[in-house]
Amino acid sequence: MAGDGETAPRVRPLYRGVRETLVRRIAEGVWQPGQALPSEFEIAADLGVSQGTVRKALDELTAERLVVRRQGRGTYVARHDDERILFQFFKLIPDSGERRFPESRVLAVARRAADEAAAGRLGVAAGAGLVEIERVRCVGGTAAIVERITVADALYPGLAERALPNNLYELYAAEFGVTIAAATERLKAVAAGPREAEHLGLAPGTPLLAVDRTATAIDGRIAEWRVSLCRTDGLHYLCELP
Amino acid sequence: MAGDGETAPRVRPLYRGVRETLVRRIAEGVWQPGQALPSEFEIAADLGVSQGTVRKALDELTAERLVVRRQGRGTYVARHDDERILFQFFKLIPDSGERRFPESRVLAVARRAADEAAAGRLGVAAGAGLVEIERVRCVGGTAAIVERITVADALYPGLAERALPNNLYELYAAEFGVTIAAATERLKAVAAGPREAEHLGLAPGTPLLAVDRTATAIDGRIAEWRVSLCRTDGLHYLCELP
DNA sequence: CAGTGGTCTAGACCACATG
DNA sequence: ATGTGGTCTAGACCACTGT
Repeated sequence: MAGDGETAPRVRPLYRGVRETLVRRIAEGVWQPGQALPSEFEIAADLGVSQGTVRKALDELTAERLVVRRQGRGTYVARHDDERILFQFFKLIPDSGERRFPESRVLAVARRAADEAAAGRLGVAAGAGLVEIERVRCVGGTAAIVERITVADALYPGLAERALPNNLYELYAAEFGVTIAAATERLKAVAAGPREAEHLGLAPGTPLLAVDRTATAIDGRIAEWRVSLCRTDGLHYLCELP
Repeated sequence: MAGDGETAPRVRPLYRGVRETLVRRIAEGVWQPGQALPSEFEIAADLGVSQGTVRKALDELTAERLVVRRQGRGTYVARHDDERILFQFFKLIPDSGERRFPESRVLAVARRAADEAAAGRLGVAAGAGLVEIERVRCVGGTAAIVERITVADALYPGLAERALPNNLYELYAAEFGVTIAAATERLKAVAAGPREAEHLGLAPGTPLLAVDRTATAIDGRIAEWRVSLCRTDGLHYLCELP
């Protein structure tokens, strides 16, 4: 059943619509991170399509790391646990040895109004309220990263007054319903200024890797702007070109 | 803790075998880059599986960019034309403006025996014959990259005596049957030495982005080792985290 | 028009996890 | 035993491309 012929003109495949519906429900929190979605057949019956069409939509969501499927168990909304962050968003790896989740020490949290640069990066109006977080991160016991994180106040009300955990993306998802889905990083090599040099215990002028990231939530909004200055002695940034 | 790596499935899906067969035939040159594969039904009949199974295998090859499918036309072996190289393998982008394919000027071509470092990177025995290419690349008219390319002599017989085009991967594929399928890049920030500084017209000590790439052919062999030193004023390295 | 890939459906069976 | 996702098949129709 599920007549496919005489309905309205279909420019978009059916499974794309199913995918959008599922994404919307996840974004709205109908199914929370870590919870199971209904089975393929239940979703299919609910939406009036066949199970194969639901599977195709779920295959896409799996590829986008939005859900995790386990044979015999079910389909679960992906969580921003440390391991996922480590593999999807943290690309700075020790030259030899395992990836490790970096420790963080917050230097400062401040609220300010968006200037042109920040407004452009975050997709907000100039003058909008921002929160800026500065912190130092350690990999394997040595200070390796100095970073500044900038977010729109409106997305995370009260963030500036909170205690900030190591894994911010988990906080965004759990407390503010903002699920980071993807990011774009732009890298440059720069010379350490006196401030970075002091925090990292390096001579000023030492080459650092500057990573400029904008992160996007599953609803498409820009959810964070982050600039990280990283030492790369004993560490490197890993990028796979598939 | 530490979710252990999942072992290989006990039974290999049929479409995986179809995929391997197709990859093997492409690697052997049964179908040349740019040429069309047989239709899904022909492949299915040939291999004794259903068309849906062939489709699943071809979907994977499409995702890996090994083939290109065009509705109504057919399925084609992907070519290493400039555009594909530009988007898949060249990540250094002008800060504002279009991606452009860089011009190359070869500085030197030399043959030497593999030391420990090169042997480890290329997966050959120490002492094996190598070819080393050094060149300068220009993006938008200004010298931006100094790079050294190292390959095993055995894979590309006579390479050192050839004229070297801008797009080496196309040469590898067309003349030596080596199709680059993927690469891993490791990035560090380093200070320009006197040699790089001169070629790029910069002061020694200027921070440069060091990109250390190993490229893998579709048969899994390591096909190239390349170290590129890049200026990042007006340029940046773009990395999407999906 | 015929041939191609793209979508959608329906049903069967398998592998895995849980009770 | 039951329910889940994973694989495989078979067939139908649609959309696009070329002749």
